[in-house]
Amino acid sequence: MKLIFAGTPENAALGLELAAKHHEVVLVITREDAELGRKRILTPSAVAQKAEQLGLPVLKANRIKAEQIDAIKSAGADLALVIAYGSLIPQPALDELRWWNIHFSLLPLWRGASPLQQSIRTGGLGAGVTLFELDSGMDTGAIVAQLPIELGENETTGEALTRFTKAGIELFQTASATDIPPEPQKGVPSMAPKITRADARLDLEQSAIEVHRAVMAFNPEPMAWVEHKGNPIRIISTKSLSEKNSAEADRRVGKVTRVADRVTLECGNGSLLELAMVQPAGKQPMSAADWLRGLDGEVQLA
RNA sequence: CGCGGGGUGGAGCAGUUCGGUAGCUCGCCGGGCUCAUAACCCGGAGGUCGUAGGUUCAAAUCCUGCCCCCGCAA
Repeated sequence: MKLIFAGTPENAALGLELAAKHHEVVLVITREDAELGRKRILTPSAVAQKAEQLGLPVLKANRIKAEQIDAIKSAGADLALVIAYGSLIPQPALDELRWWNIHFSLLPLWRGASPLQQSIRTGGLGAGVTLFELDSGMDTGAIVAQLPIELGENETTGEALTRFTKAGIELFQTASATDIPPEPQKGVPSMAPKITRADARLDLEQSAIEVHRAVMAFNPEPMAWVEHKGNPIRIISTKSLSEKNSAEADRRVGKVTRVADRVTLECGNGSLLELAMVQPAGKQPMSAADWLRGLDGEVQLA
């Protein structure tokens, strides 16, 4: 069918690529180029780049207004598919044709910008993809299809997002070939607000498993971090351990210890978390063992 | 010119303030000890100190230009 595709980040670009294999994409909508990095280089979104690579027409807009609606109208699409576009589609645009959205949780759980991150943080609650019909609300539309997905024990948001996107497109393929009427969302909704850098600061008082989930959830964006001697240090990956610091008198949250070739971080209640990869401010990512090697004395994170 | 950190054997770092023989913790190679080991002992290889120039008797260190990496912010 003739498809309008709207999306912005990396995984949406993957979605576009997959969708374009089966459908004629008549228009790609994505956010405007944004300044990126220290040098503030104006960079097209991942979706814009993919669209260009595929030779598809691109409409860059941060909001859908009258002008964009004209373009949408003249594209003559049968359906619009949205994956992480970055802003709500207003009612006048919704009136023009059917809009489907791929959302990375089992709605109505985790409505909002960070559904997958929330699923990971909660140990898998609401993990899955939902294909639903957009309405004017925030992820409130009627459900076309839904698929629960298991999360890997050490799976990061970035990794899962790729998997979930593929699953979402498959769901879309199946659903678009059949004609099942959408059903209103049922159950108690919950919100998944956008994650800030402040949110990504780890609370080491939490148990190791909770900290571990946060590390995975915040990877790759905005990346979990703590402080070491007043400077931020990113915690890129960890492994959850079942062991505890048995010496209760010796317990101190945030203490980093090297045991053989394992680097452990003490979290709440003496629970231990193995540090795998870290990245001190100003440095390249490195293994926790390497990081520790260059330091002397006791290492304390906060 | 948004703020800041950094580039030193394969890895992570110290040394730069106050120029004077290249250091630490590991890794690697060889040998030893051990039932064994992530332990210990002995020996060894490996570095144009990002790069170009300048100052100096002498530069990782001081001065200037350039390249590269990264954190914050956006």
